[in-house]
Amino acid sequence: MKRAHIHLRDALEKALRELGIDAPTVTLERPRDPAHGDIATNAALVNAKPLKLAPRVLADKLHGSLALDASLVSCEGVAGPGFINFRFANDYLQSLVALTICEPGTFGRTGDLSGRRVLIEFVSANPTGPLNVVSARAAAVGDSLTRIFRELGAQCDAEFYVNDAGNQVELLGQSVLARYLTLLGQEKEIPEGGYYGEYIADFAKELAAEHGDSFVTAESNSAAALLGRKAMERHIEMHRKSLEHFRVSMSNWYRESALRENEAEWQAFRELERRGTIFEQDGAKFVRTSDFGDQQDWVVVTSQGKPTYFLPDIAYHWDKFRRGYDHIIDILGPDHHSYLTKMAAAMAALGEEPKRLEIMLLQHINLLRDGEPVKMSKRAGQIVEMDELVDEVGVDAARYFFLLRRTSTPLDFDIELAKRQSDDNPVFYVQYAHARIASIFRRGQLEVPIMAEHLELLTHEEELILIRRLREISDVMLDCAVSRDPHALTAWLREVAAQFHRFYHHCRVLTSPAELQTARLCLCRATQIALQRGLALCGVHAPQEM
RNA sequence: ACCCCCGUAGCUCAGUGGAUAGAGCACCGGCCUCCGGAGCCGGGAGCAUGGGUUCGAGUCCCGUCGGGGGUGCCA
Repeated sequence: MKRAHIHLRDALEKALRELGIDAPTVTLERPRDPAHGDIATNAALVNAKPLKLAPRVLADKLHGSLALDASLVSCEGVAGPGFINFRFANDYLQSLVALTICEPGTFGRTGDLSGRRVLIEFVSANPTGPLNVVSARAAAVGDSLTRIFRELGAQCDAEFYVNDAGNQVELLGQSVLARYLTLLGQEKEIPEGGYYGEYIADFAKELAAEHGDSFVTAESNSAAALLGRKAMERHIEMHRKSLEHFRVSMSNWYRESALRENEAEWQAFRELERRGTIFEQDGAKFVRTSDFGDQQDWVVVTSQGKPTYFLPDIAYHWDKFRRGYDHIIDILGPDHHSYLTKMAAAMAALGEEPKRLEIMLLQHINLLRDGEPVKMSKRAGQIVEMDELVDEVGVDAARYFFLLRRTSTPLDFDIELAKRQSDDNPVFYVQYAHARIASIFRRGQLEVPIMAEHLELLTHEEELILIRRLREISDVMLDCAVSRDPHALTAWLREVAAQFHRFYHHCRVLTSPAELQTARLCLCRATQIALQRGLALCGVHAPQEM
């Protein structure tokens, strides 16, 4: 898909070598202004100094000595301080349409990240209640990133870390037990730090209906432990269903309880101890993270001899390192901001390369209704559930909206806008373009083209601009992968849709002469494939009609 | 006090160290004998601030001001 770039880079390197540069580095960039062509290079500016030439002079020399294949790119000349500009040949652009419709599966594929192993952990909500809208944003971003990495050829796993061990199981159990006993006429308080959500009471009602008073007679602590595990499994199942409905599929559900069964947290502790990074103070065991770049040291074992949450987390991340991933990405909420230096320091203390761990802080979301802040929850305003939002606006709009902003920016999510069936709704604007193409085929009672014919007739400016847009998907995907942020994809989709509408307005399809009609139908088909691909990476459907 | 994120058009936001900083919304004006007007065409203004790095800074570094978030022997 990128042969014009490869050809051009080879030609520039060859020309520079002939001028006496031993190891030329050539960077190709896309000019901001389309009038400057499709590709620009600053090769003359960068290499002018060692050759003791003025940049413009070197640019002219290069310009004169380049051997370019005119069916791919041509040189537009030297501009500005010494940029050399190039333009794609129409032949090349037309060949991209042919490739797209003949082999749709290859569209946008470059294999840029093939062989790379990536792990993305996201959502990882505590199984003590339903998923909220913050998890929903994480789910949308994490899943789209996973899809993008895979599309680029990386082997990418999506992982949910289930905190199904430790203190909270017990607290959850006691909360359920309290609700349950209250239902059966015994006064019982929810413990300090327990869970008050209505879903706890719902669960208690089900227990009472199903099992009567059989948990009343049991010894209180063991009943709480049992109910805690039951409630937790129920929440994990709810999370799984919510995510599945949201079109998110995890490669692994990694359970903390499994980790603890192997005593992995103690293995990690002994390794830290062996490396001399553990010290004791006031009866508690600290890891000396301050030796590895953190601001402070952290407790890993309390004076009661129990591990803090940090120790199993260390063990978990250590396990990720030992599973051999090149990039270990955590998507966390903004409140986990101390986690990066902390965990990176812990990994360094274990002798791992901390740079392999990347922690992305996903900013929070503000729900709005026609511009006014809302609390959506039916449950006393405590939490805003993911399922409520998705039920109201639909999976397509929810997923797309979550990708509209950079992850480092808080997101205003306007529920009414997401539901609106009009062109100011960005997801509708893009889906409409796809449906409109489908309707052209329906209206003309035409088969969707699978063969490229008469593409040399695609010479209208709007046609060529559209093809240029489609071509950009490879660059956009790589940009998303490198920045660990899929938001550029939605911008690209909007551009493709907008350019398709311009093409549609200026270039008649069905009423054109037969050969031109065939060519334009091919372009419509290529656009349709591009929109499908881009929307699929967002986890959004491409409808045939709306 | 310290740490992190963010200050770009009226609003919401894009902008891999490159050329005249871009979109969407909102606002105003055009376009339906025409494949879906859920569309198209046209119209304005802006990099918080002071230094530094260099051929070149919205972008990188330091400071200041302003907004947000974080800093448990909780998870």
